[in-house]
Amino acid sequence: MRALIVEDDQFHATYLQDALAEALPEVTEIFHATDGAAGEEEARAGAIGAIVMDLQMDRRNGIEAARTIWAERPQSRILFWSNYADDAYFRGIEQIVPEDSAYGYILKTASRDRLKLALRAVLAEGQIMVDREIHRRQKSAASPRTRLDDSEFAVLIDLALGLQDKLIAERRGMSLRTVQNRLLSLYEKLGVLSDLDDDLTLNKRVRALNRALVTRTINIETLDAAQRDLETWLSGRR
Amino acid sequence: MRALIVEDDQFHATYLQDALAEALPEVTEIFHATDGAAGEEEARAGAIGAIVMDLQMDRRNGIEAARTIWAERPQSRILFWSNYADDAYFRGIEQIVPEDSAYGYILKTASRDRLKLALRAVLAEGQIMVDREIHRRQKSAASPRTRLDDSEFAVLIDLALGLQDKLIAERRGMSLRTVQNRLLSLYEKLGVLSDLDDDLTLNKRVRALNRALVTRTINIETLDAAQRDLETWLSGRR
DNA sequence: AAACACGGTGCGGGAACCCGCAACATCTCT
DNA sequence: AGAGATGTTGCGGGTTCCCGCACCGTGTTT
Repeated sequence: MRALIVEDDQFHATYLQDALAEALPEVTEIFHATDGAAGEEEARAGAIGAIVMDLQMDRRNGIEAARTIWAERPQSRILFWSNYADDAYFRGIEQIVPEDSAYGYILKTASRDRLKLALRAVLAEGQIMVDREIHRRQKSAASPRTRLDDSEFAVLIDLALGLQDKLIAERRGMSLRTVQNRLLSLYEKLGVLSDLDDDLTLNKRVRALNRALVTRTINIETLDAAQRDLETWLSGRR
Repeated sequence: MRALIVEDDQFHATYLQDALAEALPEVTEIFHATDGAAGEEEARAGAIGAIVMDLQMDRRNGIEAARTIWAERPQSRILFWSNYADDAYFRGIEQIVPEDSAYGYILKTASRDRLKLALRAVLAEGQIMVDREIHRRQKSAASPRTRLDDSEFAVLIDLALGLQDKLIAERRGMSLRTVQNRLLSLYEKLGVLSDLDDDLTLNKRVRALNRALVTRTINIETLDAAQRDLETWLSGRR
C-alpha cells in the first residue's frame, strides 16, 4: 500500500510521516508533495489512493487538489489535516466528496493518538471521520436561525465576488427579487445589522462579506476558488 | 539575558528555541507563550526585552500583542516570524513600531542560518532587519501606480468595515467628495475594473474588498483589529 | 375543503453610490 | 511671475441597492 502526504510545512510533514508509519504498517512507500499541484501529479503518477492533505498551501490549495484527484479516481481516500476549523473548508470538502469514497477531517492540534486513529479509520478502513471540533462548529453553529443553507451560501459567494444582483439572478437561475430576498436573510444571519453599538448604518453588501470572513464562513481560499468557477461559467455563457 | 518566544505551533516553537539557543549563547532563560495575550503577560511579568513573535495566533495576534508590549516598554526588541509575506502584516507592524526600538520580520521558510542571523541582529544588536521577500513585495509591489498610500489605505480599511462614504468622511476628516476620489483611486489600484474578461459590471465596493484580500493587501486579522479601532472611535464620538 | 404558512415574484420609491464637470488651492518647475 | 501638475470640494444625474407591499403557487394543518 502506498500513501501520499501533501503538506508544505517541513516539520508537520515529517511528524506526519512518522505517525503514518506507526499507524499503518501496511504502508510500504510514502510519497511527499509540498503543494496541491505537485500532489495531484504524484497521486496520478503513482496511482495512490491513500492521501493525507494539508489545506492551506501556496500554489494550489488542498480542496482544489482533492477535487481533481477525486475526479480522476473517485475511490481515493483522503484525510484532510488542517490548522483551522473554518466552516468554509468543511463546506468546500463536502461539496466535492464523491459517493463511494472515504475522507476525514482532523485538526493539527489533535493528539498524536487521535491522528493515528484517524489515519487508520480513513486510509485503511475507508470510514468517514470528522474532528469533533469541526463537527461541533459546523452543526451547532447551530440554530438554523444562524446557519446558511446552500442557496444562501451560493448567493453569498457571488456577492463576495462582487457580482451585482442581476448577474447573480442569472447565474443562479432566480429572479432578481428572489436574489434580494436571499441577501436579506444573509444580512440577517450574518449579523450585518445587529451592531447594536449604534444607530450607524452600514453598507450592507460589504459588511456581509466582512462578517462572513470574520466568522470564518468563507475564507480567502474560498474567494480564489470561486473566482475561477466564475470565470469558467462566464466563458461558457455567451 | 532573557528571551520570550510567542508561538502557538509546537514544532515551530521547539525549532525556534533550538535556533535561539545556538544563535544567542548569552540568553540564559527562554520563556514561551502560545498566544498573544499570554505573551503580553509573560513579557510584563518577566520584564523581557527580547521577543520572537509569531503573527497568526488564536486568542490575540502578534501585532496586537506587540502593540501593548511596546506601549509598556518601548525599547523592547521584537523579531516577527511568520508564514506569510502579507503586506497587511508589514503595514500593521510599521504603524506600531516605536522610535527607539529594534524589530525584524522574517519568514518561516527562511533557512536556519538566516534565522539565526536575524536573531542576532535584532535581539542582540538592536538592528532593524526585514526579510528580502517582504521588502521586495512591499517596496516593489512596486510602481507607485499600484501601491496604496496611507490615506488610501485608511479609506480602504473603513470601506472594508462596511462604513458608508459619509461616515468615512467624518472619521478621516475629509469631504464626502474626497472620500469618493480616494475610492476611485482604490478601485483603480486594486484592479477592480481591469477584469477584461468581460464587459460585466461589478459592485465596486465589494470587489475592492475582495481584491484587497486576494492580493494580501489586507487580511482577516486586519479586519479584526480595525473593527476594534472603530469601536473605540465610535464610543469617543458622541 | 378552508385556512394557513412559506417562498418566489413584480412594482415602486427612497437612499446610497459612482463619477463627469468645473472651480479652487497648493506646490513645483522654469 | 507664469504655467502646469496635483489634490480638494461642490453639484448634478444616472445607476444600483434595499426593502415594504401585494400577489401568487405549493404544501401543510385543521
